[in-house]
Amino acid sequence: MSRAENSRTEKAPARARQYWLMKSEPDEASIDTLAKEGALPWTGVRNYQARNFMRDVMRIGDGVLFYHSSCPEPGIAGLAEVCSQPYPDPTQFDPKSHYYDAASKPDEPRWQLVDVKYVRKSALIPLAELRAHEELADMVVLRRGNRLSITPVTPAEWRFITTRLMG
DNA sequence: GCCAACGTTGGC
DNA sequence: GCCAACGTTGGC
Repeated sequence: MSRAENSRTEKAPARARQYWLMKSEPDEASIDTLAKEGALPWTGVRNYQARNFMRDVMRIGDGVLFYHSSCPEPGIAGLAEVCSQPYPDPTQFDPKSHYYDAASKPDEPRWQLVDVKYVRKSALIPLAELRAHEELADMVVLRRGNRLSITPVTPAEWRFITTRLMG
């Protein structure tokens, strides 16, 4: 098949890869947990904006900065990748789960998640270092008062972090 | 443990 | 729809 033919018959290209920063408390799931498991369902998100990112915007193959939060050394600990379509978070229906949501009905689940797979661990990039780089001044996660556990990352921010701040 | 900042809830 | 009260996040 010629190059031109091939380009005509290819299905419409998926949208360009997008990038995210996802916070996890290492006590619950660290980059080492992810490395060991290979992939994890991103359970426990109970914020509508973060849910909407997973449910409506994320695509398989999107890049993820894996961030350790609420711990002695907050910062980016490695890279991961979105590896599933969105589906209902099972913990919302489990009365024993910390994330149980009695108001969510199985036929109309309120919380959706994606699976995230391990790519690689990096030397920790501390929050203070992220703040020190002019190139990252507009990162959503660094905005004053930000509490969102999932935030978009621009291609330029991704490139800077993965090529300049990671080995 | 403190506390700023923010999201959610619920009375009105 | 307003908004005060409350709960949570998350760095320090």
